[in-house]
Amino acid sequence: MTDALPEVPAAAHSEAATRDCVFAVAERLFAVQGFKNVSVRDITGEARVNLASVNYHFGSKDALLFEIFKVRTGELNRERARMLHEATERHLGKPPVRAILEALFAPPMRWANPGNDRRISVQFIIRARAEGTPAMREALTQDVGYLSRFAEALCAACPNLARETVFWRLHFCLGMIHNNRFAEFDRLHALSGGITREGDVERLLTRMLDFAEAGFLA
Amino acid sequence: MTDALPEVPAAAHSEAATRDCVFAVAERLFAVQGFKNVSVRDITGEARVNLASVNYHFGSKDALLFEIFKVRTGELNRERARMLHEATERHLGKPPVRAILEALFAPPMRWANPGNDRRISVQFIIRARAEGTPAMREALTQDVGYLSRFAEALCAACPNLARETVFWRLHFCLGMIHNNRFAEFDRLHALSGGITREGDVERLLTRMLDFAEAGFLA
DNA sequence: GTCTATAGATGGATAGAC
DNA sequence: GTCTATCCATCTATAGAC
Repeated sequence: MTDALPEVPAAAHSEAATRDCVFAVAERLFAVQGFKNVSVRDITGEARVNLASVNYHFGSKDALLFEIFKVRTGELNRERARMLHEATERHLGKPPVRAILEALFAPPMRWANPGNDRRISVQFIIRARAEGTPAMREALTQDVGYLSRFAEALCAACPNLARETVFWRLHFCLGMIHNNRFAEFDRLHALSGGITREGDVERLLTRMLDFAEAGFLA
Repeated sequence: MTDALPEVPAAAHSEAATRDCVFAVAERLFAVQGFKNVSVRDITGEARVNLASVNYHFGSKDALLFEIFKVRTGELNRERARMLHEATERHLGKPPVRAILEALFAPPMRWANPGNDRRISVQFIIRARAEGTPAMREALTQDVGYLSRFAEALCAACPNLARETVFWRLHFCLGMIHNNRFAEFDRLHALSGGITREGDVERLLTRMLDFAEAGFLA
């Protein structure tokens, strides 16, 4: 750890590479198949690493899950906070509803762009909200901090609305985001006869903002 | 079945009662804990029936799940179709957006009323969409029929909107409904400092209709 | 139809050699 | 730090007595 070793003989993976590979494969399998439908054997098998790697690097299957969850939600919430901060500065402390909602919607939608590495991370996070472990649920309930900044900004931007109303409308907006799962896109595609394309995420983001902004100003 | 038997000697449950009890307990446990987190032993234990009851009455655990799913989605979609039909007649074949959305939103929200037997059924259905078995997923994807009637009605009510736009906005509305899980209500409650109350479902329904109608007419 | 006992399969975790 | 072999728990499903 502290001393640099000259050469690693003939290991298939370096230590970090193994850990990262397990992390990436686990995220993808969990996102696509669900937590309880993926076994440690599935992960290590697809990652071409040893069965014991998960427990060695992460402690347990649940701890691996929680680690992925912490990393991804941390990245996402920092990006949202940064956008909200920028919008606040740009609008001299009083960002309008649409700018606030954009800070909430844009990060996950941009991640979902086809070709983006993080496309699968959004699916992971959405699924984590619905079927996460008890530890993840607890973290979600407590991590109300970053959301409350959005709630306060929205209250300030809508002084004519009751606070209660603002919170409910924020809840509706979160529902719009959480419904962006692969399976729901597929169903919408079938329903619409193929005219809905989720590949153009910037266009979809605009659609979401149009809808949500109008709902907020109702 | 055909002849009325005079007396059932000393069985703890009649045949139908056992089946119904398993059905009800399974629905509740699945809705609250998730499908993979509930074992046949959990169900039969809580229902105070034999371990073999599930396989005897339903064939398998997955078949039990699918049966609950079929019954509940059937009931829900019939109620929605009936309301859409009534709205169509009431408005002489051209129901406005709000009446169409009410036919979509009201049934699950009314079911969710505290004290209603079906309160738990809504949670079951929402969870089924996210983590259902392959059979349920396939049924969902194919059961696009009842939704297409809503889509057509909305297209007719919004002749100025592109069909594509109508489908996306319908997708957003469905997201609003699917986000009404116990866990999300709890989180919103924590976020708002306790001022949001999901107990008043008629008020919540009005809030959802206000938001979604404005979004549709944007 | 009910119930007990058990088969048969799977999964998480770990010991111990290398 | 890696890998194999294995332990032990859990689960679904079923056979067979009553």
